[in-house]
Amino acid sequence: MLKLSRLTDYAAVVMAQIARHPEQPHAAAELAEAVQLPHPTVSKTLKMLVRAGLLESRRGAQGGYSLARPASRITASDIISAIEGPVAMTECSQAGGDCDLAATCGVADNWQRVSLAIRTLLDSVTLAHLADTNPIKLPVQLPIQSVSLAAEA
Amino acid sequence: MLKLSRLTDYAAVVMAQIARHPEQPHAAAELAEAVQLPHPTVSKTLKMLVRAGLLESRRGAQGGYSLARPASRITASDIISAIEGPVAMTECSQAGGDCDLAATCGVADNWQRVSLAIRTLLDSVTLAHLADTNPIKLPVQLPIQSVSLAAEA
DNA sequence: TCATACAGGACTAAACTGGTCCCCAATCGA
DNA sequence: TCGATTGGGGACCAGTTTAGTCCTGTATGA
Repeated sequence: MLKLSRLTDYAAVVMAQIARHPEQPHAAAELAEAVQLPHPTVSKTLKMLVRAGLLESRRGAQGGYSLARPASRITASDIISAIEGPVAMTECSQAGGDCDLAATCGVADNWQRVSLAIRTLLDSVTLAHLADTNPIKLPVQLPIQSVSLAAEA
Repeated sequence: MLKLSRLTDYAAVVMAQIARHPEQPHAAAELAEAVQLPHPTVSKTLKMLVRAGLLESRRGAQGGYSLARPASRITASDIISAIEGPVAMTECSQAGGDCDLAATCGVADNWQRVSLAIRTLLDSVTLAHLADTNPIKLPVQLPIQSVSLAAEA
């Protein structure tokens, strides 16, 4: 499936919700209500996003969460790695991967290139894109035109 | 992490191994030995690949597994979906996805586009590429140059 | 000073994954 | 025709991960 975890999915939805009303801070309870998910779970997700530096929090009355920087400068990659750790398809495509089968494997190198291409793609999708309720329409071309599988420069 | 399951990883390694010697059939035991993985696990993986139509098997003495079609016509997508099911980042980016939060979600549509872009990318990587022990070198450009996030034609 | 709201972490239940094992069916060669 | 070889199918188990809950503490602001 190559699937995102459910938490990551929630994170994206919640972030998008905040991005659509970036002025005031949003309480966890309010967000949970808005996206129709259980409060404690949303809360947990929000904490992770804060720790990753994507959100800022303010305690106390009138507190809540707000974006740490403009939605156009938060990428899909950022959100995914905030919840799941670095984007990597295989153990060995992570920095410091420790696959002891590297010798017999023979595909590691090429998987890493594929991984890199996907990461590049996810880097080019911003929260602003995701939050846009008018889905990106046909003639629009995001800057993903040239993801090559060539070795990293 | 956006990680592949370990089984999928094995599948790729095993497929690559077969692709490098496509003439004769390969017994499960032999492949397990070659890639240094437990026999029953490799066997399980091979069965899945047969069921997905990527490998053909012959029983009996001198039997074994061989590619169902040339390595250049088997894609990374094929291998991944053989083991994990269709490539999709979220529940709702699958055909027939049944996310009851679609109404409040607001990002589904855009995730689907991202999913599609990744699928396109994985479609363009073939087993022949993966199996090549000389990693794809710099000036080589696979046909991934224009993955756009635009709606599907 | 009190209600609000986040912080941190312990804990649990359920699901998934990886891996093993066993018995059956097909094929080939002696 | 028999037996060795090799894949097919499925049951089963254990370890890990994931999702979700709950509780206690702490900062903020009216």
